[in-house]
This record gives sequence, C-alpha cells and structure tokens, in this order.
Amino acid sequence: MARMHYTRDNMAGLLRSHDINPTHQRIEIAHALFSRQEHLSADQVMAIVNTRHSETSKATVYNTLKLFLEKGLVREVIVDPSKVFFDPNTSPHHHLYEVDTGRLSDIDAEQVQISGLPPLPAGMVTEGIDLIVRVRRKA
Amino acid sequence: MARMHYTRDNMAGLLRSHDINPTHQRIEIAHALFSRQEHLSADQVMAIVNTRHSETSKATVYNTLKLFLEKGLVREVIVDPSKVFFDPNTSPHHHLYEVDTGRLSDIDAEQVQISGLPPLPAGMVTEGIDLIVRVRRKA
DNA sequence: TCCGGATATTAGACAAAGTCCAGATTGCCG
DNA sequence: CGGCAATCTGGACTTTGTCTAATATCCGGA
Ligand SMILES: [Mn+2]
Ligand SMILES: [Mn+2]
Ligand SMILES: [Zn+2]
Ligand SMILES: [Zn+2]
Repeated sequence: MARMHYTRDNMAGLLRSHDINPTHQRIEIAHALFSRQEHLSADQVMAIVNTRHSETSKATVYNTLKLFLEKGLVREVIVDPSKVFFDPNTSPHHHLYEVDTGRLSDIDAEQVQISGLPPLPAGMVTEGIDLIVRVRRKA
Repeated sequence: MARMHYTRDNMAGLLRSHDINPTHQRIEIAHALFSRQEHLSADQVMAIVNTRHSETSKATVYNTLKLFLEKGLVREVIVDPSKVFFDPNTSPHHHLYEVDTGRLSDIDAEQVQISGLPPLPAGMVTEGIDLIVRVRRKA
C-alpha cells in the first residue's frame, strides 16, 4: 500500500528485489501489470507490451509470467475457466467477479473474516485461501 | 442428503425432476457423476462413459454437462487453470484443493461462516460465493 | 402402422490458451 | 575479441472446449 508510481525505472529494482534479472522484456511486462494495478490475462499483457511495435514473443510473455509467479512477484487468480489472470497485488485479498462482463476487482481481506474451517488433513499446509464472490447484473 | 444409491434407474427420475429429457447418454453421464459423488472433468466423464465400448461422443459429453449446469443438476468448480470440474453436489459448500495432486474435496458450508463482505455494487446480485482452500503436502 | 417435425447425437473441423524446443541473441567476463 | 550462460524467439504442438452440418431417434397424429 501507499505505493506511489510504478515507472519503468522502478521496475528494475522491484525485479531485483525479487531475485529476477531485469531485462527489457521483463521490465515491460512488470510495468504493464504494476502501473495499472489490474488483473490481466497473458493475452492482455501480450497486447499491452506490443502496442507500439512487436517487441515480445508469446513464449517470453508466458515464461516471464510464470517466473514472476514462482518468485512471488505476482499471484494467479483462477475464476474464469478459459484463462488465468495475473494479479500484481500479492497481499492477501479476495475477489469480486462479474460473470457477465468478466470484470474482476479486489476485496480487502482486512474486514472479511472466515471462521469454522475444518482442520487440514495431516501433513498438509495451506497455500492460500481464495474467496470469490461471483456477481451478475440484476435481471 | 441421505441419498442412498444412485442407480441408472434412479437417474431417469432425477433428470425428469430437473426438466431434462432422459436419454441413454444423459443417464450414463448423470450416473457417472452421481454414483461416484466426485468432482469430474469432462475428460474423465468421457472416459468413464466409454470404458466398455465407445458410446458417447465428445460433443455430447460437453453438451450434456452444459445442459446439466443450466438446469441446476450439477455445479461447476473452477480451481484448476486447465480444466473445469463438474460437481454433483449442488448444496452450498466449499472446496479443498490439493494443488500437487489435483484432488478436490468438499467442505461443508454449515460450519463455515464468512462475514464482513463489502456491499455489492448497485444492481448486482450474488450468483455464488466460492471458497477454495488450496493445500499442499508439507515440505 | 406410417409420416413428419422436433429433439438429440455425431464426426470432425476449428479456436483459444498454453507448452515446448532448437536455434538465435544478448550480456558479461577474461 | 572469444566463450559461456542466460534469455528470447518463431513456430510446431497439445489440450480443452466450441461449432456445424449431417444423421439418428423419438413421438404424436392420421
Ligand atoms: Mn518498449
Ligand atoms: Mn452403457
Ligand atoms: Zn486481486
Ligand atoms: Zn463439491
């Protein structure tokens, strides 16, 4: 929070701080996500990064997003059966999904409490708890 | 609940009660889901239904699962970026997803409470609230 | 029973998202 | 400059799911 501006220049430091070698392509992809602070699909990232002139291949977009994921720079949001969204907000939070438009927005985790979850099966650890509120325009 | 046995004979009535014309293929597909009470992907349904000898086409499997969904006979569970699962349990409940094995199991909604959700945007209605606990084998 | 329309099923072409690979590029160090 | 590791790339490939036009099945009325 209280993050000011995500410029391309900032991106190099952000990447380094996550143990990611900052290359031109990686900076562009990070910038697409962080400057917008939106949930983007791989396809959308691809389109943004290649608006001016084609710069980054599909393989690199996918490789890079996966790398960001492994390094904990972004998180994955699985709400749509046809594509995954990448989320520059890695603090714990939930999602509101408008099923008819595909719009996806954040719900702050602070004020939401979830209680009464059963104990985990032995030898398992929680990787994350995803809460998705699916909404639709009233008929 | 307290459902005893899901035989093929029961399936016709179940389908009719959901306003679905019971055909041979639909009965087989419903039987695959309800007799197991498991979360199955379209591919898995296809494999089950066609074990003995090929009986049902891919198009019919997908058409039928979509029909079941529309008629409220099954629900969709979106946890895996690569495929959707179909769930014969339509009562409100949550899911535990073992990310490394792909195993998906139910969490009773009765004892879980979720509070503090923000008000919905105007003109929107909730279609459902999905809670997914992602777990992993302890390292 | 036979006919005709509505309903359901089918094979296979197609599309979209994502993966993989082998070859080119880049950046860096001596 | 030459070598090496890391990165990037086009394009083939895979998987999941959709679509379509042809066929098969079902059913009610003559
Ligand atoms: Mn650029
Ligand atoms: Mn059969
Ligand atoms: Zn988010
Ligand atoms: Zn379930």
